[in-house]
Amino acid sequence: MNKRQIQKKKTRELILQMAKSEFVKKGFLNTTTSEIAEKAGIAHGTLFLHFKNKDSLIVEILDRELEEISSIIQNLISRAIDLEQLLLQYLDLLQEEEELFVVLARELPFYNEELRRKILFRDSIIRSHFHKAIELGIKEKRYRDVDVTSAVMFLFGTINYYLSLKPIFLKEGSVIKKFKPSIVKTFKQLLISD
Amino acid sequence: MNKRQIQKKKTRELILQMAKSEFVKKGFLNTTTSEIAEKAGIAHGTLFLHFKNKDSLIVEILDRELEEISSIIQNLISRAIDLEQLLLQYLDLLQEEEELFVVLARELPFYNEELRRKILFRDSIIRSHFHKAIELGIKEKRYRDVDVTSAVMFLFGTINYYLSLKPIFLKEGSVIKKFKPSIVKTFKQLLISD
DNA sequence: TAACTCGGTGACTGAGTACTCATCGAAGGG
DNA sequence: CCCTTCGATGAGTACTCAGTCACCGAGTTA
Repeated sequence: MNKRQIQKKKTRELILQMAKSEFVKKGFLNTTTSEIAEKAGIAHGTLFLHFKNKDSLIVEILDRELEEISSIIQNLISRAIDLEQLLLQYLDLLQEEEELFVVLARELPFYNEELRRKILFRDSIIRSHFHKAIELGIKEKRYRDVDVTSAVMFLFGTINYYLSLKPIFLKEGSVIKKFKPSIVKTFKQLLISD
Repeated sequence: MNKRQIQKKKTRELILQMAKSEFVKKGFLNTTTSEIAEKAGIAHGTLFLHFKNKDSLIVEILDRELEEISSIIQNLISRAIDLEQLLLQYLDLLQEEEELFVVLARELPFYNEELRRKILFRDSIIRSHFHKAIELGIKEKRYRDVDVTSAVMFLFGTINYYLSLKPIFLKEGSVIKKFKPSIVKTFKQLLISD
């Protein structure tokens, strides 16, 4: 790579980096392309040399993030731990990138078809692992005979709810951290008879 | 009232009516004041003679709606039916005004402090009734010894999730209607041991 | 009937925002 | 060393909105 190519790549990475940090802070919908350019210390127009439009910038950032998180989850699952451990570690993961997931939980319904589909596709993979783990538990008589799909919806719906309304549940800190014990406990109660 | 006053009131009601129908169709955030004016067959500026700004129009509409729904719920509760009946009837109510609740579920995190507080205040009243009903059930040994607050969050979180992502769960029709049986069944399973 | 009141009008303003393009100047190539 | 290439620039464009204001004319009052 010559100087030009190196500089071009550097600028592109800088945009992605600054865009992510702004998106996470203020949401995708409320971040302007000018702000990103300013934070990255480049001209507004430069952003559009590197990305066709604001949407494709969002798509690239989310693709990267979700790809990474997906692979971590795949790892967790392949280590064949039990459902409770899986849930705990999944919640740890959400907690680590909580700001991002808060934005996703809130804004997902407003994204365009393509972006929503991508996000929900990743989501559905994760969901399916929980689904299988619960099914297995039922087969082995460790869990009660619940409607698995519905149980998974309860779990993901509740987590999503806490994330999207985070500021209502606490002034500062992590919602996931705060409610992790009660989420895990209640979900276990749903699956296990006393 | 003379002709002027009558006409003024008529115009105001027309605005409220058209605004509600547009809001329910497209969401509060995505409805413009010009669209409302157009639908109501009045000039754009006229809207601002009747309402200080767009926000106060939203507040008035939601206040009316939530007031009505709250009172219906209060009625249900005062008739001291059991929790399952309460839940079923609550879901019926959501189903009747589903379009409105879909918009609320999606947009709530984006409303200003005042509006969010108002909506959540009404919500918390409803929630508290479920809370009490569950607590009573636990006391009377009809329900398992669950974390009541957490159980209520599971219920409301899940319902909210179905509402906010409605188009993902079905092409047309009512999400609440479709998932009512599984929501009720799974929530009962959480509370009752087999 | 003349003067006044006031609800309604709609062109206009100003703020915001995604995206463009003529131009620049440093890097690369012959 | 000069000409070309191309990443970067930032003023400018086009558009969307909420909200304003000078003016109008039907209704009310004296």
